[in-house]
Amino acid sequence: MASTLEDHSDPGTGASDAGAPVIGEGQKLSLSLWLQLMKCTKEIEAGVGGRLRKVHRQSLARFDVLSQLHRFGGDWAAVGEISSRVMTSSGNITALVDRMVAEDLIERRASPDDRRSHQLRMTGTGRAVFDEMTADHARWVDDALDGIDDVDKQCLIALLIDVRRAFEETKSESHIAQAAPGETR
Amino acid sequence: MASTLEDHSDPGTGASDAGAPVIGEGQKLSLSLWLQLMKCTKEIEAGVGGRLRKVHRQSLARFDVLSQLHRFGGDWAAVGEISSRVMTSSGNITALVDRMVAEDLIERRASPDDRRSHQLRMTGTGRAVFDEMTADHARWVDDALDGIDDVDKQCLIALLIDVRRAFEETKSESHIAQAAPGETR
DNA sequence: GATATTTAATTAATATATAAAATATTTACA
DNA sequence: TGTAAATATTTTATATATTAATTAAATATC
Repeated sequence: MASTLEDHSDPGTGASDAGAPVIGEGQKLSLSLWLQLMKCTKEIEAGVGGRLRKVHRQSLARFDVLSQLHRFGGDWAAVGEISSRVMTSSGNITALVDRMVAEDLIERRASPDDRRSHQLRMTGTGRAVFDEMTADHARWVDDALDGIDDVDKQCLIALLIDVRRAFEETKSESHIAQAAPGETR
Repeated sequence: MASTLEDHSDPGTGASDAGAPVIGEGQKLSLSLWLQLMKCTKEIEAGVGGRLRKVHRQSLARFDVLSQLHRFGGDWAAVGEISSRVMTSSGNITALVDRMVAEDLIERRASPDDRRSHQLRMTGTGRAVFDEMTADHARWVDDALDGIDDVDKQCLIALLIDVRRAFEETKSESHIAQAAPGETR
């Protein structure tokens, strides 16, 4: 999926826009940036994700889970540890894990320490599939960004990290303020 | 959902990584950029999308459809016209439209010109909901990007447009070459 | 030590995404 | 004209996402 929303600063035909929503000048720049961020990510995601599905019969979500498990070497990792890192809801991870277990990509066991907790680990098959996916994924992403030179890439990385930090600060502020800005209308 | 994948350049613990997948130096920068792009988009998307769901009981996908219909003023627009712009598969748009019609946000009719084609239009209710969502959406996005100054925003926009253009060129090249690079292993 | 709260994960209900196949209609062309 | 190809959408099957409710176990508190 690649969502586009729309650049509301342009009322389109100009006709029948008497009651068009009013957007402040200062918000337009932010909206344009958000629009480009979405389009860029979704387009590449569709390309890389589509290839991953076609060539390896796996989704980006599964690759993500395997990537996180990879960081634990051969050790068991708690389900919550993984689900928080891939930032998918805990309610979602269960079915995803079920399917991956059914395909023998990962295995699940009850935690020996905490009986509420379950743990995950890659199987040999999962490791093999992951290695193949990793190589293709890296090549495809590099291909996708082929025309961009290294300085621009580094510039983008730095700016995107700034954006994330700014967003995190906004979130924690609105959390302190209790009434999140926007709901107060 | 905010996917993270993983920065494969860091083998984690360093233990049991004998058979770790090999990734070229040149690919690391691209992967890092892709990682930041994903994280940034998904985190903001989760924030803004979550609020949209909570406050307006609507998804970003629905807002996207309404945004595209908005561009047509009060006129009817072909389903294909909308589905291509929101870049969701045609198979997906049907159910989405069904639900939106059921909630009286949009209406659907057979095209008078082409009997294969159906057309969509916002209802009065849809327009009202859209206007409310638009105002909140613009404010939330602007809040999310609050700490970034305008020059950086403009820089980011320009770079992201470059990335998309580069990606489009890659796609058309590999299309000409028929055998997409990566499948040949 | 009994009870309340928190935490971890699953289950349930539903929305949204994909790909592939089916249907209907229009267009192209021999 | 008749038939093949292309187009627009829907249908079907399945995967992945969200939230809310449930279950079970650990932790905190009195």
